[in-house]
Amino acid sequence: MKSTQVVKALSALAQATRLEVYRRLVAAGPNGMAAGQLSEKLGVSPATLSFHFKILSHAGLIESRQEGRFIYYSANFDVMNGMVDYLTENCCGGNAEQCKTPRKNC
Amino acid sequence: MKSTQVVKALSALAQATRLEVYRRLVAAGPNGMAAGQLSEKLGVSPATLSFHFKILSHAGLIESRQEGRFIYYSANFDVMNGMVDYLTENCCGGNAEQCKTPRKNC
DNA sequence: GCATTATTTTAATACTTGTTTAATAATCGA
DNA sequence: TCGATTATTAAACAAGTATTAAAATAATGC
Repeated sequence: MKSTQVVKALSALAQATRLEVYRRLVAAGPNGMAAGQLSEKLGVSPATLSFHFKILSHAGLIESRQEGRFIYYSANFDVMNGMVDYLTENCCGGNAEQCKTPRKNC
Repeated sequence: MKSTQVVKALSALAQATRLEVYRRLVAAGPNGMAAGQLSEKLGVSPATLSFHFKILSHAGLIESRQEGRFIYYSANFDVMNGMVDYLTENCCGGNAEQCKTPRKNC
């Protein structure tokens, strides 16, 4: 995974509303949730939420599909997993297993 | 871990220079690196780097210690681990183990 | 104490981001 | 096809962010 994509994914999640959106979609599972449903749950206006959906989509963190009038959004784990791998890569010069524990033991 | 702290940590890492700084410190291990050493390696001015160090420190992602005239910075894994846990919490309604694989299987 | 080295702080500036309101697009059911 | 529903887009604006250069602080060694 490229640095620029990691930054994009991190930026996408580095905002209270979007972090909450992402977590709700993670919890919702593969079927995801309709945009309006989430808008109501979070008390965020549809326009604002749409803006945030776009950023999360663009970062590859979520996907969407149309179903009648509704648009369902769902979490895509690939980018998140890649992001975490990127962050812990080359930990302590390459001993990745030690990174799981606090820094002191690294 | 609180949402606000997670957002802070994500924002801190969501910037090309800081992401690179963090990764270098992760790779450097517990001893870390002196500020000036990193400044030179990355070709980033000391003042700019100091600004970024402050943000990473404030997010709890790095620590510093003085050694003579030098200030050494090192990665602290606790916040990063907490951040990852927070992101994957309640995955697919609570089956955390399935979240390790791509969303399709979740 | 004074010059040197290492780093941080301050102030200024250009750039990016999040929200709101209003307008547009697509779908459905009577 | 009309009207209602669901969602996105566009424009405008306030707030936050990254960088630079210059000045300030902190620690060392002569």
